Amino acid sequence: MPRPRADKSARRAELASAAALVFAERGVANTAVSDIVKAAGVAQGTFYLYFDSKDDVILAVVEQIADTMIARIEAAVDATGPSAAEKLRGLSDILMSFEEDPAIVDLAETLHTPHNAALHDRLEERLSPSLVPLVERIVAQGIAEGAFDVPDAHTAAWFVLGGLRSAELSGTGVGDMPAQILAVTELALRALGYRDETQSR
Amino acid sequence: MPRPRADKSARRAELASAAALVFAERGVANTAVSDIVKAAGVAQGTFYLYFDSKDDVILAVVEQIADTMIARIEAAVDATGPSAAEKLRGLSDILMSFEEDPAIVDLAETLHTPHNAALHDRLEERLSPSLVPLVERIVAQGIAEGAFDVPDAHTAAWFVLGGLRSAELSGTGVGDMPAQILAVTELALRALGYRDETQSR
Amino acid sequence: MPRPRADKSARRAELASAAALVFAERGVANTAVSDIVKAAGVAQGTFYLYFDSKDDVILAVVEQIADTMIARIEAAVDATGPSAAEKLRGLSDILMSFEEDPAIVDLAETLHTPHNAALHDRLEERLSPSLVPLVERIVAQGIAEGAFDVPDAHTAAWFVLGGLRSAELSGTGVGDMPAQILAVTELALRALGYRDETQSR
Amino acid sequence: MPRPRADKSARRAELASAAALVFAERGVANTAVSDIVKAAGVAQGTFYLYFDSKDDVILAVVEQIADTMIARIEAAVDATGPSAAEKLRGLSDILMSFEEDPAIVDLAETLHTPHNAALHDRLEERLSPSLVPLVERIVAQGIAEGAFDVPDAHTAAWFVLGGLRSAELSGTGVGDMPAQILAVTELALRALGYRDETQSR
DNA sequence: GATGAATGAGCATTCATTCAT
DNA sequence: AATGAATGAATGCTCATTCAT
Repeated sequence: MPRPRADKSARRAELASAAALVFAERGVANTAVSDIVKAAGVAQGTFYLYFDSKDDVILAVVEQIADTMIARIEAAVDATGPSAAEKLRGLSDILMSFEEDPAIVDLAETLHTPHNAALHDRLEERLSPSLVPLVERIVAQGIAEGAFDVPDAHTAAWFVLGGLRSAELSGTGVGDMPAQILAVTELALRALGYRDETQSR
Repeated sequence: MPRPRADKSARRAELASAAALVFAERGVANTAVSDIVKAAGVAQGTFYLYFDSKDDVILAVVEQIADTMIARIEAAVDATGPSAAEKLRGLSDILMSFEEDPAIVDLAETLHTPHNAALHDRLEERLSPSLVPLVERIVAQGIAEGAFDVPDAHTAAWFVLGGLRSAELSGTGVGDMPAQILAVTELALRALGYRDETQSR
Repeated sequence: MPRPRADKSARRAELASAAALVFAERGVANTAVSDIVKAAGVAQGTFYLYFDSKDDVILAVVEQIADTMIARIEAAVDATGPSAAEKLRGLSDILMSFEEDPAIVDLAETLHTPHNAALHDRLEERLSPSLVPLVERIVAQGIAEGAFDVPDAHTAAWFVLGGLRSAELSGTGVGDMPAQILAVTELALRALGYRDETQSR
Repeated sequence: MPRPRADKSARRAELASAAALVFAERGVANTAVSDIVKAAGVAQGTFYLYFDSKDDVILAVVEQIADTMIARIEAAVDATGPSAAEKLRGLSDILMSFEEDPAIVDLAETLHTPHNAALHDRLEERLSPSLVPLVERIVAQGIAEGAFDVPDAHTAAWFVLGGLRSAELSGTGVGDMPAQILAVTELALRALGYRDETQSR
């Protein structure tokens, strides 16, 4: 009853996706490898053909999500045309709304439940090193444009990112998210010493 | 060899402290109840006299730490005399340096290792709801003093807190912490629309 | 449903005995820890209260058997009265007949089946270091009595022991054991240069 | 990448040799079929084209070694010219020194480590039935020559063989092997009632 | 013949929890 | 209150074997 399948990395991705789903439902710690293989419809042994261990699949799931997020943000940051301020606004949009990509939403929704803390934390760890340089680039652009004014772009990037991200948790409900985002982004711009040319005159 | 002890809650606290130590050393997930009782010098069964489950002790540890932190910060915030800006500076000092309380330092040091992510996350969850109102109070005071200027104190509190906390992780090494703190605090003040009366004139 | 039991080492011995029985039946490699605990009537976890691992219980079983054998042989060798030749004859008796101790017989019978090779080998390893000195003592006594004549007692002990033991396997059936033993012992005595005072005259 | 090869039995031998090497390194029990095929450079399925099971290859390895040993000894025993005593001396030489055939030496070296006990034991089992008749032939020749004197050649053969073999393990180090061999062989000759015609007169 | 992906039963070990003493 | 022996379900992982290609 073996069913040979597609190329190795595609299969690995399939399994990781199945794992992501189960992780979202039951939490990482409460998910047994047997749960994952059941969800993926493969035998227990097959799992170990593609992952060295349970930890390995956790990492793979995190990478899968992080890569998607980073790719999207990178595209926004690297766009030519928008000003630094506009890009920052775009960034916070992306950061706080993953509601479009159905592949991630399942996880994102449950990422904040207590029992998924581990996954959430690993995601942050993976994300930050990639995100900070992106924000730094925005800050640098802003400085070049004369719109931002900070002594140290690196520290500023950390601060702004942290602030933006903490807004994830601040909203009381879900409905007032957009307003929240706007407010937070304006705070971030202020921290960066933003001086809107059109308004300040 | 039963060793009759002090009142129930004192014993509970003792056990929680022992647990905190072991958690710091081995990580929460890798710590068995048997490790905790060994460290505490009591029998396995005794543990369940004071805690309903392993999860229960995790919560207790988190509470213990959080309570200590909050108490200290509360004292700083409630002081009369210092201006809002000064209090904010004091807050970031406290937030980033736990090096004085030896009871916490062990944990704090290892809280950022990957395998303690769970504990760290729970601590954040517990801390934020308590911390945000405190920061809000500072912001409110600042507004009253005419030094701060933000439309929504609550959102501002979240943002500032998030930014401050993300600085925990930003520093390259350990030595440049003080400078880091200063820089970040100034960014926070800027986000709050800080206008230093003495300097701005 | 816990049933507290006798002192620790007694319990350990009980479990080892149960293990010995199952090992004899199914072979060491084909015996799962679950088989042992089933035979012993305890829970799986209980096993690990008394043994560190499956290997640990194998060793314990071997030790249990070896200790019994060695004790019996030691008693025979240390007896005062019998001549060296008589002791050697007694030794081969003991070596080849364990049919009296019902605790061992079960194992001894099946120790030579192919799938118990591992256990048999470990037993030999454990036995030889203890047995050789005993035989050496007999040889030394014989030399002192003027009945034996060998250049090196140590080598002679090894040789005689090896020869005696290989007779375990030589017999065609079981019935002719006694004759076999006699014949082999006489060969051993010859190898030791035995000179029977009464007969040689 | 199919690699068409020579006739079936040659391929089988190749695989068995590869297995022998891995067995020597990791021990039989710790060797997976996957280890063998990796070492042989073939696919997992190919293994089952030449062996029915893992046990089958173990047997094949043992046979391969045993056959080599027996062939060599047989040649020595069947030689015409040497006396029985000389042949016995030759036998013990061969038994204790496999250092010339590099194909076997790897295994022989590690055959005595605890985790290769299983293989060692199976080898003995396979060897003894073939070896005993050979030794019996030597003994018979010796009796015919009037040099040996034993009532039962069969039993004597077992005894001598057992004694010789136990010397494998007796030597303290490695350097004194030759002397060891000599001493043991003389003991064997004595057991056989050897009467050197040239010396005894 | 050869391949190697897939299988899934099997296993050693851990550990939170209970409860008779 | 305190003990710690006993529990047994749960889990991550291995590996001999099969079979579609």
